[in-house]
Amino acid sequence: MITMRPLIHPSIEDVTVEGILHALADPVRVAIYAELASSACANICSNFLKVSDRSIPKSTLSQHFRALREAGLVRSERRGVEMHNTTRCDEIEKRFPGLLAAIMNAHRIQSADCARAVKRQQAAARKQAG
Amino acid sequence: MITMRPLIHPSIEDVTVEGILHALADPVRVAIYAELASSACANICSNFLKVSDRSIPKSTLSQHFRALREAGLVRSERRGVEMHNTTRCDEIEKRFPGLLAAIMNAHRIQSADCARAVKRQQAAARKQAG
DNA sequence: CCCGTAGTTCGTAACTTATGAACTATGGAA
DNA sequence: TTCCATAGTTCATAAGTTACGAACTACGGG
Repeated sequence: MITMRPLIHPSIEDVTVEGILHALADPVRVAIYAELASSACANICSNFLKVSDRSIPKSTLSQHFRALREAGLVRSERRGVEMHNTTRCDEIEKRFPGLLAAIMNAHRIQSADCARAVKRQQAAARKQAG
Repeated sequence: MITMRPLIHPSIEDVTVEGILHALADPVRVAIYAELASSACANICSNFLKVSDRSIPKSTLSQHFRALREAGLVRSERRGVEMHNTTRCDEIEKRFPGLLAAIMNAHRIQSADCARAVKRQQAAARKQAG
């Protein structure tokens, strides 16, 4: 019987910029991180089996959470059968002031741009059709 | 005879946060980017055959420049036999305000921390030896 | 004690990255 | 011109990373 290895949470001094950037360079992971950061409450993994209309296999999801955890971005805690995840944004803000805010802000800008582009496309399609 | 493909520079609207984070998640690439950003003048690739005391094979270096270019972070221009590289930080600053500044700042903080750690280690080693 | 739910691990297939060898491109000297 | 040197690129492949299904662990509740 193979026992499960304990969850790894780097101490804040061991958190690296490269690690953070790499973790947040993945669209699924930023989406998860953004959701965790925006909802004040802790959030369980299985809430993310669907992310931006795409369904994620749970083994993949588990790896994504591991990546976020080991980059130092989230803290995961077992509570019964579930895992409660919270961001470590306060700690990271102390170590790298403004970093996460700038990244999340850039993401909001990009999503807004993208939404606009989709609307434009839809309008063009309607015009062509009608 | 296989002709060389032209250099690809995405237009600023096509630059993505993921792309930027991915490009800057690599230690060699941030080091290059930081150097390009700090020196006001354009800089040729072969200046970076050594990066933070590590020597980089030139094929690898070429790929790193391609990654920076295609992420929209730098603009490369052939001048005779050399390639002149400049950052596109003004454009990116307009699209994603504060993003690059925060990332580069975080990097400076991390490097400073690292330098301190090395000094501490050296001091400890001297103490043990003497 | 067994079952169901929530996550993890493992094996493997698919993708990415690093690098040496061979190439292109350009400028200058003979 | 032709040849050479220098600066980068491309290509093949080896090494590393990521995705995901199947089988597992862990916990809580009948």
